Amino acid sequence: MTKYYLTTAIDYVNGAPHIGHAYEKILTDIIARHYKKRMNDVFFLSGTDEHGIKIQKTSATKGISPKELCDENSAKFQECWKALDVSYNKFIRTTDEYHKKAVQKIFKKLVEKGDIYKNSYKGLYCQGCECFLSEKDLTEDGLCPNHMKKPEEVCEENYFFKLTKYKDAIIKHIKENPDFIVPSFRANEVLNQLDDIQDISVSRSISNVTWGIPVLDDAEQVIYVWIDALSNYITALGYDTEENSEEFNKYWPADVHVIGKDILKFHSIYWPAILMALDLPLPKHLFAHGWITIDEAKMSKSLGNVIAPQDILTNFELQNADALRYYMASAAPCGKDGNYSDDDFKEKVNAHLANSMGNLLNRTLSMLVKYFDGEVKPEFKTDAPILNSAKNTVDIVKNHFDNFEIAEAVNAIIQLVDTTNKYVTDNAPWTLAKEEKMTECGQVLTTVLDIMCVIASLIEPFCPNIAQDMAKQLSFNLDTKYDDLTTDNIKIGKLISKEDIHPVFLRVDSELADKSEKKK
RNA sequence: CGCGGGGUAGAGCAGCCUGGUAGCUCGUCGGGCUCAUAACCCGGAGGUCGUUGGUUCAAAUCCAGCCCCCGCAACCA
Repeated sequence: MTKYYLTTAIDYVNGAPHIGHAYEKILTDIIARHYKKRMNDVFFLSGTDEHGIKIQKTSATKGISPKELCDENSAKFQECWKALDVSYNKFIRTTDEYHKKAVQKIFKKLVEKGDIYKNSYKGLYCQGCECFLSEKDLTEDGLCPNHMKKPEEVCEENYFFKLTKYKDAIIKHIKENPDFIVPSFRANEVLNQLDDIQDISVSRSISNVTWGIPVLDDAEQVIYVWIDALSNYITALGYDTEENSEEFNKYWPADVHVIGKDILKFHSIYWPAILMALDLPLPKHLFAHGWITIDEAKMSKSLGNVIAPQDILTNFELQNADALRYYMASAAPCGKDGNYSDDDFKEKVNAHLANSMGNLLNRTLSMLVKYFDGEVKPEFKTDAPILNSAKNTVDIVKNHFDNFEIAEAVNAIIQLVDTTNKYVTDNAPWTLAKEEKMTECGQVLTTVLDIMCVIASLIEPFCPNIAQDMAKQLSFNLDTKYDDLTTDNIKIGKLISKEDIHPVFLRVDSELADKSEKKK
């Protein structure tokens, strides 16, 4: 019995999803679909983070209730993930009743344990921002940089979590588990941040924030984001401080939390500390991905270069998200930033999906029909050396996934495609046919088709629709697990007839690109 | 000395940890092939690997200094 539990970060629903949110969901979905081909039981969690002052403020501006705003925006995220074929098993909202109840119990347990204590917090409060600012945040004149007003010194009673109590244990864990934080170069950053860590405030006074989960037995305080949001990873599985659900026992600890590099600190320091306080095991890996820039510039609301994922699909008139998923997956090496540009998207997707991979299948099937009426004969099966390359590629891809090297994995697949294209040209089955070396010709074609099945299987996590289409034309069962995957996949007999051969991915047309240019 | 990332062919990147003929994708030029989605295959051109110095038989790779770019600290994954 093997299981794999993975999560995305939960997105804050103060706006609509953009390509940065999408990047993370696509990466995680690809990882999930990959492990579904290796494990018996994969559980993939995503969701939305819905409490806090910003939601409260935005909803007030719009004249609707916070819950209405959350419902509206959370729906947008879910619709977007559907359009991108993100196949999560569960979608948690932090406003879900079961989550709120569980969070309250977690909070209470930590209070009883003595890991959460009440203390007064003295700080500089900006009325404009409706939050506390640190000295560092202020301008030289001691003003709030947003509102250019002097913040007032306010004393507030809050609950604090004893983060410092777990500091040494966390440092130890990071040092003893070099693959806990991926990529590893981020581990040093975290260790630096751990140096001057303080206990963290885990509640807010309702005089400042009302949109949050109330602290049990204290009507004056709501639970702040740390315990509310981070706990989603366990509450979604039915975690309860008294009696755990079957799902929780089965899936926890998580195999990986996929997160953005900006929230690594919370996941590598705060979250492990909370788990330690709850006497729960820590997640096996934290995969901190980089950011997607747009035409080399950082995406931001103020720059106005925020791109919605669906806009890319619409602009290029794409039937499904496969091309975008492919592009996103190959956009950046493990953990680094990647860039999106319309030109690059078009270029890469055309070259790899249409010209290399799609065309390879197309040309091979066409020849099989042309020379053999689509029939594979028993004597066409061989043990050509190139079949070993295909088998090796499976191991290479698996290995990359184990290290969360998604772009590297996709490159390995395309490399196999290129090698196979070269194999076709080198062996020139059309020449063999002319020379009436029909068995040899059939052997070359069958070898390629057997490899195409492997390629379809490997590309499926990235491009599920294209892979389905490939598998259909190859009469190959895509559900085959990687451990059961061989290089003898094509069945003997009639495989396909002419009218069933069609391109699995059409080139993104340059005219369409011009169209999208005009839309701007 | 705030923290972090980076400067390698026209563009985008890998290689750096574990020194030893500089590699990939796209583009470009020339050729081949004709099975295929104007696609596929081969070859060429194009780089003093930011800069200065050091260690070494040998440095893109290790060490030190300097220059430049970009993120974070402020909406924002």
